[in-house]
Amino acid sequence: MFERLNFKTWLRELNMPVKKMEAAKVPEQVEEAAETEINSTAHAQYQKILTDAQLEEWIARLLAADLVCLDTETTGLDVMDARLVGMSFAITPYEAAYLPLAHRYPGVPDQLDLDATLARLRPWLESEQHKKLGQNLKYDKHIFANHGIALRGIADDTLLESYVLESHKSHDMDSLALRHLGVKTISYEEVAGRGAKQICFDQVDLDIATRYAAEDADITLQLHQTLVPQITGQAGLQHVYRDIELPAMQVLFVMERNGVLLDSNLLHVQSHELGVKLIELEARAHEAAEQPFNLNSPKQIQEILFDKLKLPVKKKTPSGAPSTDEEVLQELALDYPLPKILLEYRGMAKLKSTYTDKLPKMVNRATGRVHTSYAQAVAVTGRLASSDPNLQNIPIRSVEGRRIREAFIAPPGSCIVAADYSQIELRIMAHLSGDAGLLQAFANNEDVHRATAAEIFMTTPAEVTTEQRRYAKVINFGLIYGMSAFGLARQLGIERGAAQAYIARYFARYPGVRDYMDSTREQARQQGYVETVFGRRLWLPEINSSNAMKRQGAERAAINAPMQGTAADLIKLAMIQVQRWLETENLKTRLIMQVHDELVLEVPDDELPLIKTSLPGLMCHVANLNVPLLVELGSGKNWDEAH
DNA sequence: TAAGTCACG
DNA sequence: ACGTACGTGACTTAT
Repeated sequence: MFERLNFKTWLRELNMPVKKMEAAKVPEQVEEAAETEINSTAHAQYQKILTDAQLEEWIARLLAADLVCLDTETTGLDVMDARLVGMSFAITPYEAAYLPLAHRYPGVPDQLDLDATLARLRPWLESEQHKKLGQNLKYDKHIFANHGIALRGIADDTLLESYVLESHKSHDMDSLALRHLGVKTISYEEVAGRGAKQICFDQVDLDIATRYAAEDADITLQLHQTLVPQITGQAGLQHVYRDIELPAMQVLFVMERNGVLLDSNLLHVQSHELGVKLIELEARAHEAAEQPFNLNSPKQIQEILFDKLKLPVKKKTPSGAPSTDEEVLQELALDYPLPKILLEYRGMAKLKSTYTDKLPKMVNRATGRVHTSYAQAVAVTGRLASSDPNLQNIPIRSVEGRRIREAFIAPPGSCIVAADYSQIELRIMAHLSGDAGLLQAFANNEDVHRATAAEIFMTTPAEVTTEQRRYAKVINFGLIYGMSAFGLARQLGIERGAAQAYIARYFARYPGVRDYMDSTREQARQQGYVETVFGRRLWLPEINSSNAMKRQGAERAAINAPMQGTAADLIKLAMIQVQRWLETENLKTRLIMQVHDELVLEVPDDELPLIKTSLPGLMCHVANLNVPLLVELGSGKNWDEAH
């Protein structure tokens, strides 16, 4: 019997704040689900494992099963610290069991002993042969690692299945269950509460916990049975799922676990220096404004600049207020003193609050290192996303910001190696478009921006001026982003007509690129998605929208996605091969960070020569494109020196 | 919780 | 006529 839920109740729940996790829900799902009949798992058979006899019976089933869905319940979301509270299993749909191990509340029934039970389950958990399925098993693998168990035999993951099929949609289990099964699952908030009143899962009543946890395993199994045939039927998706995403997950686990060493003292010193300068700048700003105000408040800055001082409004924010962003302040700084002070203040405040103050607080007490979290199913293009802390946006473009990188260090006897793909997206554009001129430039290992400038300005590479090269570089980047003449004009600070002329000249010289852009847009319109070289798909629901702005946005995304996405595929393949190589060669070198086109490693001094000679070749040869790939490698005592 | 801003590729 | 380069995460203020 299926339970029909009140739709408004359910809507309210969707609007509840989702704890920041992989795959937040988007409002879009609301409408989609409105047409779906909403069911629940109220009829399913969920068992609680409390006795040795019940455990032995389940272990026998686990050992006999071809595939087991596994899920853990824990004390928290910090993967390096969270401890196991219980785990659930499912082998057949509508049947699942919850094994509570560490619930603690007054009157809690006797549970099986945590350590003894883990010891009993260890052979199965660590067996490569016994296949496991789950939703985001990278998380569960961390939890088991915290208890000294190496979870092996990960065969499938519904998070990655959903991501490969529909990267643009949400992948949290509640959304997946609703979208694919028409089932309204019990949310974590329903079980543990929300906000300040949220309780730890070990406080949750055993019956409620069983209902929730067993359902997770059951639903994940059902999702897998629905999703995996949709992947298996399509060679490209199958390749991306089996040969890229699943193995990449294992590498990400290792990298998150490795963490990176920080020189916290150096950051503290920098924080102090920044703090002193910020106080000076604040005083100068108040003086220039002839009144005190909060320099961190765009609203107050806006009032000072545009109401009180009557400076000209250069542009508006999306909500219609006068913008005070960097571009505006730069322009105003040419004529007035205060904007320049604000710019300096903003730059330093950003460095202090986001980096020098925050990073030392993120050092894990147990390991002494910083462990980021890599989200594998967030970026629609196939890229990773790093958070808590984000190690993919550590400053590098400004000299002051670069100093932050001096705090990313190697321990004594080791060094930091950074290996980055040179011009990766432009090389992919050359490959995808097959444009003869662009391919030629890369085949000859030319400076591609210089070569482009020579073509556009009809001169020889040797005679290209610095300014011409800068223009060409902006144009090349613009092409990757699906730019318009307006965008290019703004970026270069020139007339729109002039920008249009440059674009025309570019396409005249690189006709293959123009044809590729046209056919990509057309392909997106026809089939609703575009693909990377390796068959990853990006869907573009708004490509045929009647809203011109939405449609054009989708067109730009369609142009960009194959290039950004192929680059993401390539570096994931590189990570997989590098990690495999490190393991087979028994090296102590560790992968510690990925920044989209760059891998960062911690390398013992005695392995440095080998890494320097082998790593670039390994990374270059992960795929055979029509352009050569080039990897630039640097090393040093810290991340800054390694560039 | 949203808006504005800014760090990265 | 309208807004305008792709993809992310985090901090701060203000509602």
